Amino acid sequence: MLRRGQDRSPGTSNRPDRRRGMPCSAAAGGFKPNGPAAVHRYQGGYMRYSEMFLPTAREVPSDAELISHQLMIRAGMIRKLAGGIYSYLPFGLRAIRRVEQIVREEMNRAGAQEVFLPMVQPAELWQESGRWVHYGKELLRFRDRHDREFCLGPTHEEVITDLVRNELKTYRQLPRNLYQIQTKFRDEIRPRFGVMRCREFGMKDAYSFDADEEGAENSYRRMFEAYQRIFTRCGLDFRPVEADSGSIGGSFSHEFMVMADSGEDAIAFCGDCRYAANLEKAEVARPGESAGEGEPLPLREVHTPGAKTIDAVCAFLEVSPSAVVKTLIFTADGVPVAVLVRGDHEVNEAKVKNLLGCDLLELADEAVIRAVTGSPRGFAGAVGIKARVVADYSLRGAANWVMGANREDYHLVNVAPGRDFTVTEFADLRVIRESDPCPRCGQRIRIARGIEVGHVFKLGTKYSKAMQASYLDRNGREQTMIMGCYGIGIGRTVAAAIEQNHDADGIVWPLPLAPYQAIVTPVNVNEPALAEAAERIYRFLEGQGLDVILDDRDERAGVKFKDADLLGIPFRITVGPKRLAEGNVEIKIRRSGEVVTLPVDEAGTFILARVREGL
RNA sequence: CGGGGCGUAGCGCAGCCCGGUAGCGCGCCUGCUUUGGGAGCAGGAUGUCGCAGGUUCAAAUCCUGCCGCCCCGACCA
Repeated sequence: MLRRGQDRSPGTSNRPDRRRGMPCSAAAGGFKPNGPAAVHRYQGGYMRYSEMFLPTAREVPSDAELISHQLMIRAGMIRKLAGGIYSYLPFGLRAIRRVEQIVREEMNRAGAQEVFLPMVQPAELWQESGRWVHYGKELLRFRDRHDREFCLGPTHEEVITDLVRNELKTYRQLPRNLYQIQTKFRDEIRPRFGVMRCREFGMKDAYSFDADEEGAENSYRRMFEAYQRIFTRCGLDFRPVEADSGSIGGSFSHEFMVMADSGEDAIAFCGDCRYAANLEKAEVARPGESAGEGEPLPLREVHTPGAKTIDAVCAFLEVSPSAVVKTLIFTADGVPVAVLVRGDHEVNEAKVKNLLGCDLLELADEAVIRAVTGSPRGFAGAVGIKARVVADYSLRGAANWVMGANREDYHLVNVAPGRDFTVTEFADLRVIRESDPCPRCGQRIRIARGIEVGHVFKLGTKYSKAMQASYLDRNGREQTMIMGCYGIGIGRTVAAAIEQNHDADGIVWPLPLAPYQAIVTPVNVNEPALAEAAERIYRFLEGQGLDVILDDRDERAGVKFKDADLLGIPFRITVGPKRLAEGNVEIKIRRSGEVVTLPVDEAGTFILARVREGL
């Protein structure tokens, strides 16, 4: 029940009454947050620390693994509501808004137009694209009161394609690029790392529609360039890497990776040239060297009791893993296939999948292994196997390999491909390794870890075909639109920025992402002179359009300093008795730790100039 | 879904083996002293011990089931 007398809309409360310990001196300068003097997207709002909802914590909940996750909790940015579902508190939301704003500006600049699509989507659309069946359990499905099926959108290809096919009819209306910043829901099997990998998350997704291949490539390139600008503006150390584009082929998929040891993805890159790809995609240069060289010797079967692993076989026969052939049995859409790589290499399933052109590739179970090899797991080999055999390039031309004998507790030695068994096809099927030669320039490949913050992908006609998004070309003939999709994980970008920008004391925001650019810290609010000087500087900066906090809390200086460091605010203006007696204040730069002493009246302009040059 | 671990005050944890009065640090409240890097002293509040059964005179503790959370493996911004 609403009691009228107490009804109070936000913003009408009597703010000055609620200030404690801060004398209300005349404001220096005008108060025009969004005026022409603004150097930054002013977010406004409560900025007196004593009134803010900014719960910082000295201790971290034990379930936070990543540093960024810990710091986001400690700095009062997020709180967990349920597994993989987080609330953003004001400080965290400000960081999110910074990224969103940069993304918006660059998307708009690249010619994309913002839309806002429903998060709740009808099953029919997904049935049309075929993903109602194929998307799997990550798609959260439910029924409404009329028993109609819906899902929470994990992505919006269906919705956007539906929208576009209804509205765009002719080549004259193409190309178009539409984007939105929306909350997505993916019912992840295992959410983890806080906001880095959660179920509900904010994402910018853009979709381009073109009339022809050339146009689609152009759209792709524009997005690629926009992404470079976005992550550069965010102040991140990132790298675009080639990603596996599945059936579409070509290099029309790039992931934007923020370099971080804590990243979930490994990427291969060349120290010399620009080549960079994720591990799944990274091509392995055709090899020259191989183990097992020399004249083919007679094939021989040896007893290797219990040697079910490469290591065990090597130890038993006293050979190196590179002299052994690893035979893995997969089922490709239900059909068994033997995949051969060297014992010291790893099979790259994505490459196998692309080679075979199958939808589902799985390691075979014990029953299938027995059926095609006639032996239990651990002794598979290609000689006499009842399955198609594909092999990595590294096995070609070389002889005298060690290989499973398809017989329990036995291996073959001196195996020669071609003589002893037939390889259906040689291909690049292994995972690239550190120090492998770069497929482009031949220099050494290095491996590093990264966080995927963005992905650009040429979709082709996958959705437009399934959902009949077509247009009439200039000859009046019906054509299928060519699509691209382009995502950026907003929350993840913030987390990645923290992952890359922190120290023992807390976050060290890159200026463009900082929720506030400056914090004014009077060392003791009970001393009117300090409080007054602080207030003056605070008002000046706010009036100039900066987002700035006045730490007017009646706390000890140490507490305020620790909080300011934890929050990672780029500039701290310390107003203390000793310096103020000389008419000065101190400015501490969070990133460098550098301290500058300046007259009170110059502090504001100093900060302003530094913020200007840093944005 | 398989393997491992954890649920005790807002947060971090002890207590559980060997059943009997629920405890420590931080935070919070009051007072005094302090006031440039998470202050000191004194006093104080806070718990359906994850939930539901069971065993027992008695369960945080032993048993069973369930739920939640975290970590390791197959998916992805």
